[in-house]
Amino acid sequence: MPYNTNAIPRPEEVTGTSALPLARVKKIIAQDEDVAQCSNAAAFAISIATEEFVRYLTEQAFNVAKSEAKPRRTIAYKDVAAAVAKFDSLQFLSDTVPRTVTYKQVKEK
Amino acid sequence: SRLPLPFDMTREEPIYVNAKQYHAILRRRQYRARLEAEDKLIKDRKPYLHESRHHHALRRARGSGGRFLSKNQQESVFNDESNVKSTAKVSSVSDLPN
Amino acid sequence: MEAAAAATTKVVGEAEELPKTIVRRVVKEKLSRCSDDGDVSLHKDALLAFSESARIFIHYLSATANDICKESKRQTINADDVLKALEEMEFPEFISPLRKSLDEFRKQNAGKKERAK
DNA sequence: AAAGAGAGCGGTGATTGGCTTAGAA
DNA sequence: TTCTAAGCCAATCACCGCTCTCTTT
Repeated sequence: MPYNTNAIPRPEEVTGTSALPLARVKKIIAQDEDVAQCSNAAAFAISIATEEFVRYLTEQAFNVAKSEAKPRRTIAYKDVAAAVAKFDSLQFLSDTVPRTVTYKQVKEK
Repeated sequence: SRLPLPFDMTREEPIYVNAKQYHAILRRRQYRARLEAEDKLIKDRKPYLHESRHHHALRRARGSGGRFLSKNQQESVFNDESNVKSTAKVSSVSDLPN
Repeated sequence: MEAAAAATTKVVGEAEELPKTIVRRVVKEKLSRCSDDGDVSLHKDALLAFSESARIFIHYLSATANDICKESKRQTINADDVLKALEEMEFPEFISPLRKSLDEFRKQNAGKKERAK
């Protein structure tokens, strides 16, 4: 092994395991009373899809920060909010990550 | 913009499911997901779904690490423990009504 | 004054969230792949937004998959329900990589079952 | 006649909790 | 560092998918 291909920025590995804790994901799924049962494969699929979704949202937030007048190297809340506002497929987050946040909301967390 | 989605079957006419209806369903689902996020749809969750399975889990033989034990493993433990303590651990007849 | 009150255990259920360390790891990993030099940092509030968004996404995806499942008159959500849900939710680009992960997941599970014979 | 509803059945994997310790905080 | 909670194990049984009967069109 002449070169270290195992550098920290891991490429895209298909390990068959989820970065997110499967038990927690299953718990969140089970919060929905309408869900009777969920197969392990389905729970794993949701876990992987969520992982993928976080990467997608990250990339869009990064693009916002980068394409700013003065490109920033720190991702801020407003970048995520802007990304959410930009795409129709992210509309389901419009209440979760609103562009305008009241002072009170910021304070009480 | 696509997809046949058999939902409102009250129509007897040719079911050309349009994007409007399609997205209405999506909006409905988003709304529900959002409600859950706000913990408004989440009532008191049962700790378990089926009484019988809960009972089954409590009755099952476990190893010292709390893991479930298979039938063959149970017998091994029985033989091993039999001269140390008579009815110590891995018994299946010990408790619980119902 | 302790046994009588055991009738109703009303723990309202603490808003179940994902571990921040894990979400941060996934986000920062992606960021380092986006940026060509140096590392991009992540504001605390942004991390919170990512974490909450992930939680909502799980609810959204599982609720949609559950509807698809129920339409087929079944009680148990399966992997196909999830794949179809992603299609309907307009995230078709997740489907192909997810199929690969599922194959690996099933492969490992099949191996586990035989080892436990 | 075909199409649909529904009961019956064999095969099967989701459900399930106590303990350890990985790893989140 | 402290200490929470994820993962591990496999027997039962509710569920899936299928066939077969019976009703509706």
